[in-house]
Amino acid sequence: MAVSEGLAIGALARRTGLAVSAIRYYEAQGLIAPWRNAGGQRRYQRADIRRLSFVMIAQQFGLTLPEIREVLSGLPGNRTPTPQDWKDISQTLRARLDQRIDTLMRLRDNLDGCIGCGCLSLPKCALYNPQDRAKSHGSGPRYLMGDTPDP
Amino acid sequence: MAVSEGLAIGALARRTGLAVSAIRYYEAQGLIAPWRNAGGQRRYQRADIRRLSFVMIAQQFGLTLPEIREVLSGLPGNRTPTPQDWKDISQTLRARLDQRIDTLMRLRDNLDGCIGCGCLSLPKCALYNPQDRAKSHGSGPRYLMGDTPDP
DNA sequence: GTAATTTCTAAACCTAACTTTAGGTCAAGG
DNA sequence: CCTTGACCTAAAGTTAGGTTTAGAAATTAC
Repeated sequence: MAVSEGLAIGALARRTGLAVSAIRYYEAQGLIAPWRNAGGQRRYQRADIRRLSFVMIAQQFGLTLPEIREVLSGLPGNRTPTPQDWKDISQTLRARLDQRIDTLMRLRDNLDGCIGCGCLSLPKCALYNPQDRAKSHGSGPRYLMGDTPDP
Repeated sequence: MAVSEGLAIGALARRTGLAVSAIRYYEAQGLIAPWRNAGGQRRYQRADIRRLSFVMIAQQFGLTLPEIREVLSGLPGNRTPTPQDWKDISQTLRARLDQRIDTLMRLRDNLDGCIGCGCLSLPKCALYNPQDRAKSHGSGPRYLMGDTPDP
């Protein structure tokens, strides 16, 4: 019943809704860094609940784990992040989200006219601008609309 | 040089920008159904260019291949689809897209307040409504926010 | 008619983000 | 003390959406 010995991984899992295996995986990916107790078990700060929550939100926005690690590196390492710290790094998400929404809205505006007309035979169609593709799939096709090596 | 012997797979690949291997893969997934010539090679209709283009657009909207197959099943099987046919099934995409945009905009509107405040400790936070998650990753976590088996 | 392309199939490989499994250790309760 | 449940590591398996490879057969080009 000591007051400050940290959370065990199972407790953190219950608090965040993540699987224990996912939390260990995130550690392997450098997203979270627990310490170990005398017996070698992982122990977490309560601030790590918020950290993992942030990871989950960022994932909803389509960030990859390496990208999230990058964003999280903006947090102060020497102290527990304050609400303002979180607010600051959330600006990065905000910008990405805005861009994604813009892209989707542009796609939507083009959809009706484009599907029905002759331009669907590529590549002049406005839907086929590879520059601002939604990039919603982490993995996927290597050759897609303009990515072909073009010999 | 016959006029109506159909497109070879390489020609279709050049027309659509897809890799030959991707087209074969789509066939395996039931998205396209070529016939075979005397030598056993795949031959495609010119309407299949449009079909594959539709597949590519739908993917940008975040549909999985099974979902796209489902949508395509709304096309007439007995004749070449008309522009109106395409327009009709594009309504399905349109609806999905609208929903996705709504979700993202709601997320955006909640982001600033939510990251900074105390609600990030789940699960009452508005960002954690599993019902209308963006679902932007085809593969990924099986256990995420509300999906836990809850024994 | 022969050489160079294409195409064929089947199976293996790839990435991201995890989960599952196997075999063992730690911690807490009675 | 002993059992039960939580935790440990390492390695293998999973899914989506393809690509790559290998060896053979068909087409096209000259």
